[in-house]
Amino acid sequence: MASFDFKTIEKKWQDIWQEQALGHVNNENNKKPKYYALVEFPYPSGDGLHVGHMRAFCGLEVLTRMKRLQGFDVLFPIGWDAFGLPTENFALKTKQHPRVVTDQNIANFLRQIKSAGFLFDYGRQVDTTQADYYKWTQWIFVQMFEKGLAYKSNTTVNFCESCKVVLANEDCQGGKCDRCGSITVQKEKQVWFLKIRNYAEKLLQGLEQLDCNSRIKQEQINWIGKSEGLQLDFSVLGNKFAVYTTRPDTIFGVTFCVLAPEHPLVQTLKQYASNIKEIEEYIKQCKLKTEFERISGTQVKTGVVLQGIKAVNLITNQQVPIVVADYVMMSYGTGAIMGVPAHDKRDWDFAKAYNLECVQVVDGDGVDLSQAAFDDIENGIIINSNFLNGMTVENAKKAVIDFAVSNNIGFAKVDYKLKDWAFNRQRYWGEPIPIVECPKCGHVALPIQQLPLKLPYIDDIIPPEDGQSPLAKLHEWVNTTCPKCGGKAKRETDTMPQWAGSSWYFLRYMSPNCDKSLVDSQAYDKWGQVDWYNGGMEHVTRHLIYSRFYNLFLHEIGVVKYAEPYAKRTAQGLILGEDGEKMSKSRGNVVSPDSIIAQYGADVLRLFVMFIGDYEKPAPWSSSSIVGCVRFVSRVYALKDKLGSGSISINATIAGVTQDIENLKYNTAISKLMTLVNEAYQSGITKIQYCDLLKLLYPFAPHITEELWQICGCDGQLSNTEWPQPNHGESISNMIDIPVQINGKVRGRVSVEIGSTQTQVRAKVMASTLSSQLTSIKKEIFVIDKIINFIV
RNA sequence: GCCCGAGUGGCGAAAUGGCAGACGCACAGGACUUAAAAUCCUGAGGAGGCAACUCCGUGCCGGUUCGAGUCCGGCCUCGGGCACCA
Repeated sequence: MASFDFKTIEKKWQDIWQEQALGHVNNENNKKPKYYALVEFPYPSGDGLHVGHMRAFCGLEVLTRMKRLQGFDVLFPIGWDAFGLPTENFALKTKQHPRVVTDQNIANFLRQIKSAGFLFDYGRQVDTTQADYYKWTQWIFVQMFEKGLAYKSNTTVNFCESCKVVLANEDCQGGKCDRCGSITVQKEKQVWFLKIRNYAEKLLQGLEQLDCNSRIKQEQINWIGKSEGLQLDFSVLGNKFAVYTTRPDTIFGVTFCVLAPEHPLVQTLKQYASNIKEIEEYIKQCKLKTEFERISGTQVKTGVVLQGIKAVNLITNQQVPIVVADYVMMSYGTGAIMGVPAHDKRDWDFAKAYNLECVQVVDGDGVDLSQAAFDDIENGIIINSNFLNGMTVENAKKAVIDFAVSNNIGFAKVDYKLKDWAFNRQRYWGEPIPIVECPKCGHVALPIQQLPLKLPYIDDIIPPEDGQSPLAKLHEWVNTTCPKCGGKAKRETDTMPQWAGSSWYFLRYMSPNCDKSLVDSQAYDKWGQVDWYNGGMEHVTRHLIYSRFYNLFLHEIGVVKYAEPYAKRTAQGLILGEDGEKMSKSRGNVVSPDSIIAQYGADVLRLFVMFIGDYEKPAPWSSSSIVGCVRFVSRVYALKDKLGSGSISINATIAGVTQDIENLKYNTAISKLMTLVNEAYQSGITKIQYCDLLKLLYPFAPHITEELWQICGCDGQLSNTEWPQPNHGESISNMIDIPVQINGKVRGRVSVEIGSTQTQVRAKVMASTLSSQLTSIKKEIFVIDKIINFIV
């Protein structure tokens, strides 16, 4: 299809770049300014890369190709996030060892990435499954353990019965397993947690430093879920229980209290209730429900009143009924709430269903208790509330908190939805947790001399039915000695979640072979923060939060200088299948880069994934539109025989393309180059201009531009030249066409000198044919170099 | 329910409040060719007119402005995130 042999050309330049180690950067050179560009390292699955990966990588590939020509010392690394369930499941299915599968997949990914001509620093590849890498993943865990940030606790956790693993909150959003999609259940288990919650506020504050779009910021803010309110005691039968509320101003509207079915106090209180059987039956029913049913069920509220028992509102001294209802979760707040049906939709639903009283305490415009009782009237005035009457909501909140504090029955509390990170998986293909359990000393971390704790190479990796890790079957490995007392002890047999290795990999790239520490301090001094991190939107509430948490911790213990790991974060849009649906094997709409490269070449693929649409928005693949890029490359190639004199200007293109690449506007950068080429066919192009064109196109289509640079007999190699500056060797036109409007509508245009005054432009207009329409001018609007508008 | 995005030709899409539809696909016409493909050139939002030109047009309804795809208010639709979070 193309007029040249792109296969030979692309192979030739890829070999040259590899031989020259063009993507290689060293830590010693400090003459040039540094630039650290990072793409999310891929999970090397058996399916290979799809064109979506290409788009994800290509954005920063284009940027870094430009940055190198601009004189930056560019770090642009790649690696492999290779532990995890998909590989393990694939290995089980095909009866291979995950190590073998992983190595095959990495080799295949590497082949694909190189065939696209990506200029990564291949000498810095990291692989999270290699012992010299996970040594430091384990080391970080040990540091957290020593600082009390890793703890084992017997709690209710999300569990996927199909994958046989405990899942973090982040891994089962919406009550479904992130890996297999089956509905998760709640199970009692011994689970390791990381206290990421301790960092909730820092994770929130750190977002202010992060340069990213509002969506990326907002999703993290929502996930952290900060709320400010009051934790307040109620009393019942000589006991106290605390509720958490963000609306203390509505305290006089409390008509009942709700305890979660799992609330420990329920076990005590039910003894005193006249309907103990009914309560026990209700709790039993709740346990049968899955988290999924509880959250997304019918939204019909169920519950049971503790008959004969009243709670005392310690602020109002009113007595209110207590109910047990599963619309209150044990896992948030205190597991107990005060019910204010007049000002909370859920309480309203429940009160209506159970005929509970409803008292309005905030007066607002148009409040209709029978219909919109649950509307929050944040700007209303407090009524029916004794000492709060007449206050604004804000003042009443403060007054109630003050009252609670001075009477020692409550305190202002900040709460977060973010939960501690459930950190172990009962599967083989992950980092072993470097902890032994000693009957005398309890949990003991392995000292650094014993790291890495290597993952035993075993053939039987089938997860046992008892919910244990396959490692539990290795008695020789499990039975060990306590590093502290030397007595008999057992190893922890669970492994870490896939997110562990990816939480700090950006640091390892700086000094991938350092065996003294996880990152060499001189290397860190050079590279510091990641300047620009691009990845998927789907990782914003997980990997991004996790890795920021890790970095905050490493900052705290003095390993890294910056609290925040990334200065700037962007997210590419998905490439959808040609049918407009998300690409997936089951839909059969996956496009492989291999076939596109074979048919059109890497340059065309790169151009097309950059041209397909707004980089941050999803775009459907189109097998017909790609020929536009094929033609474009061919036209650039054919132009080499048409060099001579020309009247085009390339200055605007140089400035525009440079700006567009820095602003994620790859599609318009390419369209500007296309426009320039079209003009060159019309008006001719000089060799100097053509060489600038090659430079501007080089980040997108490096192979063919290198070739053309050579064909044209230019000095050296294109990849070693400098990025073009506007105005060099070219006279700039000082004329500009500005539109002439009459009554706000464009009626013509005049050519004027840049910077012409209103008088000068008016004179031009009056000298044109438009003057006949301008007999009675009432008003004139003039914007320099932009427009002149006459109101007649 | 709450929080973000987004709605522009047949399609993918462009437009610091200043020529709407750049660029590309598909389409039509022409050149080249014995012919086709490829390539090159031209055309093209809709309606009307031989034409110069006129009117209408960026999801809907209002508003601000000399001027609105863009800003403001109110809706509708689609996509994404969170979610009995108290």
